[in-house]
Amino acid sequence: MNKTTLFHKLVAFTTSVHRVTHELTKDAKADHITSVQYNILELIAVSQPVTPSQISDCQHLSLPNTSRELKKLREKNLIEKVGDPEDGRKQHIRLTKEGEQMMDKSFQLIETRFLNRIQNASKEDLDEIDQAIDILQRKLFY
Amino acid sequence: MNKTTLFHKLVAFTTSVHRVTHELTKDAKADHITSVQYNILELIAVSQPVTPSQISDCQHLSLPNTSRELKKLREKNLIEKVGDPEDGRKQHIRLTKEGEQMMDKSFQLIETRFLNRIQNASKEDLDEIDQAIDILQRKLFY
DNA sequence: CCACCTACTTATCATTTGATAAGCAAAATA
DNA sequence: TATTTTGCTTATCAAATGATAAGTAGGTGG
Repeated sequence: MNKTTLFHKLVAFTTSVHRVTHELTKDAKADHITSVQYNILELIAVSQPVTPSQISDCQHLSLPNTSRELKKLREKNLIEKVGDPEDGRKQHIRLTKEGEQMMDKSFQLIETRFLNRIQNASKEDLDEIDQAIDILQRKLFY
Repeated sequence: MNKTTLFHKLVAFTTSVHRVTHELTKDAKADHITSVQYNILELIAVSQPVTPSQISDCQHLSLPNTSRELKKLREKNLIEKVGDPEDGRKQHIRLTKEGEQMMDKSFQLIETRFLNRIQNASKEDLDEIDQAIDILQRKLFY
């Protein structure tokens, strides 16, 4: 296996992943939030509670801009902010009930589309997919 | 293999793919072009020649906005436009010499980072990665 | 030939996003 | 205790992006 050949394969592969991700997630976000806001909500949903700094790091967004978007999300009642009792500078962000519901709805739509995509896969196919993901996760996308 | 479990795994996986893609490609684009423009150039580089309509479809960009960005890229001498001899409405877009050079430079940087990432992988690892990509490409990200 | 459709362009406007400066309070450090 | 650093916020400006209307020229089918 030539490494440069593998690289070209990787390029094609990541392109496919991006394309399929887009197909699965398109229109999954409510109209009243922007893409950046949706990405932030996704991050919070998966790993709440998070601090603005963590969001800033993960989303490659400056802290001022992160702060601005979080403020907008708070005004929409999708997230809430709790001060850290140990460190008065830190803030912990989590979804509100309303935010949870909104994200649940999005995730469900995405999952439905995913299930639809693999509906014809056999049990063996699913096992293969599962193992392939493990390998790539461990050896390439760590 | 439970399908919902697999779905959660896929979510984590695509997140990793996006993160690593970002690591490999960050700052790969020249400063004087925007991300949207870079993505367009990448598409052209990989599948030239392409028509504005094709670019519009693949990049999920309206035709007017595609046209605007292509105009900017033409003004920067990175792409050129050739009319279709059979259908006077169509345009074929390809990279100029300068555009090719720019994209080559980007791709080389990305490849270097990729090689660096897999430098410790054994021959067996590479074969496994190769096969795993094939499986996912065929059964999930088609 | 005429109406309609396709491929693309130009123009314009609102919104989103990115970048930067300045400020504040809490915590760490000297 | 004075100074610096950290975590976050507010404000402001420029640039990028998205959406839409309107126009041109070439093609297609009646």
